This record gives sequence, structure tokens and C-alpha cells, in this order.
Amino acid sequence: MMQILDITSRKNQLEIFGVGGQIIKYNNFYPYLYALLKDNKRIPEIVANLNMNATITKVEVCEKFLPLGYQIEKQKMLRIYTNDPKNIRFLRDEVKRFPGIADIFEADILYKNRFIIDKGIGGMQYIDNCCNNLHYDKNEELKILSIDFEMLPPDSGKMPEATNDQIIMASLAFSPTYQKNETMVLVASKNVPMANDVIGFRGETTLLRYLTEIVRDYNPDIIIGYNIDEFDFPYVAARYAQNGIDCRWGRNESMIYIKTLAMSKQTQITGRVVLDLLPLIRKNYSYQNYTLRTVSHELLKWDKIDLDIRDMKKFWLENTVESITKVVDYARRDAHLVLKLLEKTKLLDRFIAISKKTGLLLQDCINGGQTGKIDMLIMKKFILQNRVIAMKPEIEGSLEDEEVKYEGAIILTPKKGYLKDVVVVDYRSLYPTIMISQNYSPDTIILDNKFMNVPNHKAVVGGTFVNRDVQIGVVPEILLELLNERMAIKKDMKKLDKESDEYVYLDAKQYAIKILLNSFYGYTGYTRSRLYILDIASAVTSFGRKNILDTKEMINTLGKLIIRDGKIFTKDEIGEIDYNDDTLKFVGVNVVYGDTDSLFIECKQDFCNYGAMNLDDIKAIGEKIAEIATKRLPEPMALLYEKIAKRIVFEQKKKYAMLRYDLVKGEWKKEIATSGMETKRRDWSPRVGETLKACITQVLEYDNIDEAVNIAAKTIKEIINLSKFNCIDDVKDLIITRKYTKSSNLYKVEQVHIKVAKKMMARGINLTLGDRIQYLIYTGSAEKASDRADTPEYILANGLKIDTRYYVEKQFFQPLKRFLNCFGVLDNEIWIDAPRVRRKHSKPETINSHKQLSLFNFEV
DNA sequence: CCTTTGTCCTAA
DNA sequence: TGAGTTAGGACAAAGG
Repeated sequence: MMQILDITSRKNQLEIFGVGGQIIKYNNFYPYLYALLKDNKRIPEIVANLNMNATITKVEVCEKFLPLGYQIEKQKMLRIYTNDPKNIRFLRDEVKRFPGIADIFEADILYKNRFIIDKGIGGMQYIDNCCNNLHYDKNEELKILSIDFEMLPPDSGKMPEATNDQIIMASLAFSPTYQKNETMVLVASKNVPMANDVIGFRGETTLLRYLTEIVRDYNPDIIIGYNIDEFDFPYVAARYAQNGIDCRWGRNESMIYIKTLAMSKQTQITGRVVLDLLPLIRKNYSYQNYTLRTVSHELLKWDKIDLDIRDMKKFWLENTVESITKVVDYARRDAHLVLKLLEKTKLLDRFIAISKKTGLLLQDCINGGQTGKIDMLIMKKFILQNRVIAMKPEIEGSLEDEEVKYEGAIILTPKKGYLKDVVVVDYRSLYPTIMISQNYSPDTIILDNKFMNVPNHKAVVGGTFVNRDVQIGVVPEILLELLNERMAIKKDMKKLDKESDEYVYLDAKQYAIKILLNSFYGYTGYTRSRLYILDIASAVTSFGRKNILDTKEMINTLGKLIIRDGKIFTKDEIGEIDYNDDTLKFVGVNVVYGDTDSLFIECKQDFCNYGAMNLDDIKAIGEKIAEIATKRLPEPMALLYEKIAKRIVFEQKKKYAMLRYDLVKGEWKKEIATSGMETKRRDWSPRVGETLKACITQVLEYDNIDEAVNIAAKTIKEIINLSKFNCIDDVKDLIITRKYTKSSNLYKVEQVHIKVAKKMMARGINLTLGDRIQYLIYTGSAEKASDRADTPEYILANGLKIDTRYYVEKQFFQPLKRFLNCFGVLDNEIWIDAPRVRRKHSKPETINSHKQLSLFNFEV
């Protein structure tokens, strides 16, 4: 019995690796594809002809449903086998051209995945020695090795290169410990400190040889690091080769293999899982940059040790125990930080949960996107229903411009300005519940006119689908199972202590399911997916748009709600109203904003326009409205109370700031929350975000508009007068970052950060696509900002002056003005030299001055 | 000078 | 080889 960690194959020889290193071999599984015939009468003749083909080992006749469209009858198909998975690609083209063959299915499924699906097993699932699934819901303890290498830095100041620069250290961190050590450092020098977790070697060759021994002895299931896929492992593999030694780190004696893709590299170590934290943290966390220094500071509050790269080289060449110790301490911290980051982010727990749920191998869950995960889920269901699955659409070239677009969600125009007592309701998993309730699925969509009299319903935009009582679609079925499972997990979690292992495990599981649930809709609109069906994608979004507009209308026509003894009633429910009963409260409700799946509802209590509503009442109103709306919705769609915005300012669609209240363990907790504001964006200087946040807090939390204006004006004055730009601390708050997304010759317009990127590359700095470029704008005669932009390092080194006017005009003033204008603050109150507003055709809106507005007394 | 386009980032 | 979707704000550059 073992838990499946990895699967590898050579021809039809499969090796299944378990957590801990157990190996099961399996060699009785052959790959195949399906072929649909043009004419069933010719089956014997075609089968006979196919059997003449040398690569075909067996042909079976079977009956299957087609992948797309509502059907009542299966079709005769041929299941064509070969003995080597490599043949499938060739066979696909061969069979397609064969006379009498109409179409080919399932000829692009990876052999290991085909095996997983057909055997009913899956990644991280338990099997017995004969490869049967044991359906245990538990996990073995994983052995995790965190690894980091130090190379001898070249004198050029550039990155070390595997052809020239040797590895001087390998730093390891273990979970659980190895020989009672939490960390260990291997050093290519004999002058090492006396410690049983530091080992000195004569040189690189002996170090690398011993490292392999440690890996084999500790036998980790997971090997982690930071940027190891792009940097460390390609480097290390090359150094092993240069030293003339093998890097047999695989669990079947295989070598480390670096798979080179068009844009990236991946490390494969058979029987183990390689997890590079850098791309995962990039994807899941939003930071200005993703150096290990920044990320561990933000996530762990535990800092990397400061060691200048030139000092590292100096200490290394000094080659004394004292000097080497400094490098050892530095290296040791890095591997340890990465291990702590993995624990902190719970990324591994999440991937394990996804692997268990989808059946996809853990490594593929980590490296791949959503497609592979959804593919596995739908294949499992399709096979049960005797339905073949479509192949991925073939797309010639990468003509992105010609991709078909369809209409997405609706965003309501917000009521501008300062509002109070707003309750937010939103749909629980909107798109998945739409797909379930409307039965949107590849096997329920009517494509053949002969089924037009089967009971059906047509989407506002998109296809026509048979009703649920005729046939429940494959996709809705999967979604409903996932939805129910997630709700059950969330229910179980409520009983548990948030710190407990069980809670953490369930949380990873529910989160994994949430991600899967939300991916299905996107998958139907994705050009290269097996379920690329625009009539489904647009059916989903159009239903969503109609629904949110209907619900908004329903809420706006509710009229006044009545609060009696803390309970909410509609006028209809209460019947005769005694207007003299002063225990009754009357509240008008009005939708002021909504985005995709949410509605923001302003509550106004009679006789109370200058006071504040009670938080419990607001919540009860949100719940009441959600309940009324849900009753009108088809199952399992549901509108739920989400939060209270005691005060909220809408600047634009997708841009707002609020004082949010949440009930935590029976107590109301307040918090400033912003959405889409510059405080949240990385392409603004950090100082802009801080200043705006301070202003937002003053207004929303302390009702102090004057102080907000003060902060804004003071900051602007301070920035414009800045004159010392001598060290990084003088300028670091002004650094703007943007991502370098495509190779520079592909850009049609010269953007600021791209010009900086070009300069950096000209100076010999290596940049990878996806890197964030830092820049500052300096003074000079050039008109364009992009001609006066450079990296902080360059600007400091060359004594350039920061263009403070640019920062005030383009960075600080605009967001502060946009926010404070909402309260009637005039531009020149914020910045004395603010440009005069040019009035065009229409008259300016009349806004109350903030002096008047601040008369409101918002007691909570 | 004013409008359009390309790009990035974020919300959902 | 493999990459889930659209809506929308905001900037700088490019275009007329």
C-alpha cells in the first residue's frame, strides 16, 4: 500500500512511485485512441485494413456518445491500440487520413493520465500493490528538502555562469530533520567552522558527489527552492556534467532532467516532486518585487542576512574559518527561509488537495495551469458515461488578434460620492451555480434540430439546453458534487479550532475545490480547451447579467422595510402598519453599486438621516434581502449577506474605499478596505499609496476631512521640495515598478519601463520575461518621461536629480485629488499650484463643500 | 492640442 | 510545449 507521488514510463513499462520511495511496476496497460466511422457498414473492412498497420496492435469495436451535443444514441466507434505511447501522435495522423474514418478522439491524452483515468487511481491517492485505489482520506508525512546553492561570483559583476564559475556551497534545510539536523551546509573548502552540520570538502567535485549521497540517504519526496527551476538546477546539472559526475537524484537511479520549454525551464527528478516557490509566490501574492529578501520580509518577518555579493567573494577568497563562516551563515539562512515560506503559505497543502481531488499528479498540479486539472475531472466523468472526450482544438499560429471575444459580466455604475450604511450581498459561486441550475453542459446543448421538441430552454445569449429533468449534464453534475463537498467541509470547519491540523487540512481542501469550481466557466471560453464552447460561456455570462439586473430591480421595488424587535419585515408581511408605533423602524433600501456577482445596498432609516443605523439592523436587512432574492432564484443559486460598509466612497467602477464591519466571534470589527484604488496598485510609488491610505483613514474612520486635506497638502509640499537624492533611502518611496512582459522588439509603443529595461540589458543585466522593472523619473531636457527614467541604482550612482514636479503632478496629485474631490475638496486646497480645471461643455457638478459635509455626525 | 491606441494592473 | 475568462481605469505614447 502506498500513496502515489509520481508516475513515469518507458514504452508501456510504468513505474509508480509512492510517498517514501516505494515503487510499483505495471506493464499491462496499452495506449489507444477512438475513431468514428463514416459508414458503419464498412466496419469489418476498415478493421481489417487497420490491422495491417504495423503500429496498431489491436482494434475493438465499441459504442460511445460523441463529445458534444445532446444525444440519445451511442455511435459505433473503433478503439485502436498501440504498444508504445510515442506512436499515438503518429497514429492519430495516420488513422485520420484512413479511408472511411470521420473523426478521431482522445488521441492527445498523456499516457500517465490515461493510465490514471482508466485505472481509477490518482495523484496522492492510496493504491495497493496491484494498483487498485484504496480510497483512504489521509496523507503520509512528506520528507521535504529545501536547497540553495552559492556560486563563486565572477569579477564582471554579472551573474555566475555554469561554464566558468564553480559551486562553492550547498545549503540544505530538512523537514523532518536529517540526522537530527534542521539545516546543513556543504562547503567546497576545508576551512569550515567546527559544527556537525557544516561539512568542508576539498573542492566542488567531492561536494557534489557527497550531496548526491545525502539526497539518496535522506530520500526526500519534495525538493524545494527559490528560482531553482530557472537557475539553480540548470546550473547544478551543468556543473555535475562539467565535473564528469552523474547527478542520479531520481528514485529509479535517473539523472536530474531539465526540461526546456519555450518560455521557461522545469526540473524533473523521477519519483520526487520539485517545487519552485518563486513562480508560485509570484502568482499568489502581490508585491513590488519577488526577491527572497522582500518575500521573506513580507511573509515571515524574518529577514535574509545582508551580504554584499562582492563581500561574499572577498570572504570566500580569504578562505579562513572566520571569513567562510560568514558565507556559511548567509547560505544557511536562505534554504531555511524557503522551507519556512512553504509552511507559511500552505502552498503544498493546497496542491496536495488539488491532486487528490483531480487525480492529476502532484508535480503536474504544481507546474500546470487550470486546464490539466479540469481535463482530469471531466475525463473521469465522461468515461463513466461512455462519452468520448474532444481533443484540444488545433490552433494554427498564434494569431491572438483573431480570437473571438464574447460579452462578460455587468458592472453597475456606482452612485458617486460619500455614502453610509451600505450592506453588501453577493451570490455564492455565481457562475458554477448558474451552470448547475441552467444545466449548461456540452452534453445538454442542443445542436441537432431533431431534438428541438425535447423540453428545453434558450439562453439570453448562447445555446439552447435540455431541461434538467430530461438529463443532467456532465459539467453540472461535477459542479454540484464539488459545491456540496465544499459546503460540507466548511460546515465541518466551523466546529474546529483554527490552529488545528485538521482545520488547516480542510481549509486547503475547500480552497482547492473553490478554485476548481470557478475554473469551469473560464475553461468553456478558453480557445484551447477541450470544452471550448462559446455558446456555453456566453450563456453563463448573459444569465449572470440578467440575474443581477433583475435582483437589483427587485430590491429597488421592495419599498420600505420594517424593523420590529430586531427582525425585518416587508410591508406585505406585516399587513396593517401602525405608524404611531414608535418601536417600529422604517428603512428604505436602494442599490448603489454592483460588480458581476455583488450588490451594494444603501439603507436609509426614516427620521434618522443625520444619525447612523445600528450595525445589527443593517446586517439583518442584508440577510432579509438575500433571503427574499434567494427564494426567487433557481437552485442552487443563492444570494448571501457578505459585509457592511458603514461608510463608502465610490470613485469609479471598480474603485472604492470603505469602512467595513465584520462580525468576528460576536463582536463587530472595523477595517478600512479599498478596492482598485492606487493603494492597491504596484505601478504607483509606495508613498502615493501610503498617503492616499492615510487620507482615506482620516475621512472614513475619523470623519476628519480637514486632516485628510492637511496630509495630502503637506505630502505634496514635501515631495516637491525634495532635494537630497544620495542614497536608496532617499528615493525608495518613489520607485515605480511595472512588469516586463514580452521581448522588447514586440512592443508597439515605447513605454517608460520598457525603455528602462532596454538600458538595463545594454548594461549587461540579465532580465527574464515577467521580471518587475523598478524605475524613477529624473530631471532633464528630454520631454518624454520615458527618456528621463532609469533604475534607482543608476540614478544614485550618477548623481541625477529626481523630477519632483513629475511626481507631484503625475503621481501624488491625481489620486489624492480624485479621492478628495468626492468630498468637495478643491484642487488648490491640496496643491497650491494645481492646474486650473478646464471646463468643457457642461456645467460643473455642484458639490457640497466639505465643511458642510463634515457636519454629518456619524456615530457608530 | 485633442483623441486614439497600447499596455499594465486590478476586480470579479 | 503549455498557458482559465471579460470588464474597466489609468497612464504615456502615438497619431491626426
